[in-house]
Amino acid sequence: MRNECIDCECVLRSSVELKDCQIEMLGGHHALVKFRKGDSIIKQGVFSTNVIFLRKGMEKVHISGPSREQIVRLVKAPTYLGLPTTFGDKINQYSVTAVLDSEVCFIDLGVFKKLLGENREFSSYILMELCKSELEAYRRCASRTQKQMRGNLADVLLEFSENLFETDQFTLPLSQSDIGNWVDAGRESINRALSEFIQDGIIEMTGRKVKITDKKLLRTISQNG
Amino acid sequence: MRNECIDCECVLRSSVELKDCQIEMLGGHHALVKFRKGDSIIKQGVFSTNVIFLRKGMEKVHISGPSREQIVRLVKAPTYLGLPTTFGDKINQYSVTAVLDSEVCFIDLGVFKKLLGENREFSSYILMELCKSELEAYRRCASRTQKQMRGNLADVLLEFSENLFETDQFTLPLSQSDIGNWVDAGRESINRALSEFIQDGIIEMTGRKVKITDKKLLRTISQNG
DNA sequence: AGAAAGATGTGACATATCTCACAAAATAAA
DNA sequence: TTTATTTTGTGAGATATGTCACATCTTTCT
Repeated sequence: MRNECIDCECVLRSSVELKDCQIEMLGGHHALVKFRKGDSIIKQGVFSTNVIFLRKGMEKVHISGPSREQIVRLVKAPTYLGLPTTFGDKINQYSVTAVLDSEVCFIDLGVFKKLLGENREFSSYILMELCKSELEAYRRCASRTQKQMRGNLADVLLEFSENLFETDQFTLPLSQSDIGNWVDAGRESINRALSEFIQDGIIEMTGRKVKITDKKLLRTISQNG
Repeated sequence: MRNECIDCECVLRSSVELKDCQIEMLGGHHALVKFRKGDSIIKQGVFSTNVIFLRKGMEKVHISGPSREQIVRLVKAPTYLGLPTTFGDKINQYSVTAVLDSEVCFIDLGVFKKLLGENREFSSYILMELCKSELEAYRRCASRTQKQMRGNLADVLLEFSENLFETDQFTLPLSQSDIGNWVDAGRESINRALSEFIQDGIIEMTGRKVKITDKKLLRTISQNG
């Protein structure tokens, strides 16, 4: 099998120096897999001994709540997925589903841990990522509950345009139901709010294609709540 | 200065083997400080180059949200505090305030990082802690939004009795306002719900002293929402 | 002790969202 | 192409909580 890790633009290469022998090791213990939009990549409750590196695509992270499934996060490549599973009981603690066609690399957990132990730079990178996630979760919690729906929806649109797609024009990778789920609102409320945004000239929409036309106002809505 | 680390029941000793020279190093670069209930231990936005190990006590972790301060977590000793600050820009990313009298150990960040690099067992312990926090944050988010107030309040009471104090009788370390803030509810709602719980024979209260008398029912309320 | 600040009870009312109910579109499957 | 299935668009009514307004109580500070 050819060692794809050598060409991989993964975080390992870009921000962390790996020794050749370490790349070699990865090469021998991974599996590159493609997923289509809508496919489940990680399923909560299932036993797993892999870490997953997302090479291409975008995924929603969701966790089963008391009464329904809850989207807690949207991530885009490149990033690692399922780390919290790694260090616990090897049971996936949440689910990850592709919202865009994706390419993913399954890495053997043992190899991953070995790498962590050998490469200090790498382990501190992972540590940092985990810290960021935790903070992000806290911030999101505070926002979602203190703002009302329009503010949260504005946040989502800004998130898409600034972090996820990095353009003012993009195609929503989530249904209105999913967006509602993500921001703790009903589908209908999201729908109505989107209509308002269009009428107020903040965005234009054709199907799921969105164009942000008044980002300033969108920011205001995001802030005041 | 006497090396208190040698007697410290801290996580370093209990779950991770440290070499004598490493304990020595800690001893030379730390400061033990006592805080009284209500004192601020970590203040969001302030520059800091310390990791904090909580030896005794209980703290609330709060973060400034769009419109007000939001409690995101309650922690008890022994644990580390302020890790997310550690690996970022050295600015505290949230605040920590004592809700009970506490004893805390300020550890020099450099020393802490050195330890992380040298002791694989220790760094994997920290990694694990971070993973747990992240998951906990996700779960909490899902719960808080999907359950209604009574369910969340029940959760808080169970959290106190099962994780934080580990008894069915305890004294609430938070005001009703704080509890409300924590579970995303108004102070008044919490007050009314507590009265209901008392009337339904689920708990008894004298001032802030709580005694859980029907834990089974409390669990039911926690679950159904 | 006395004053000031904060914490707790409780009522009445406003309101942002949820929920239910259907119809029209758009996608996916056959 | 036709048939299912999933999304989206809108209305009307129900409701869980928030908000405001006071009246105790407590605790803290001077």
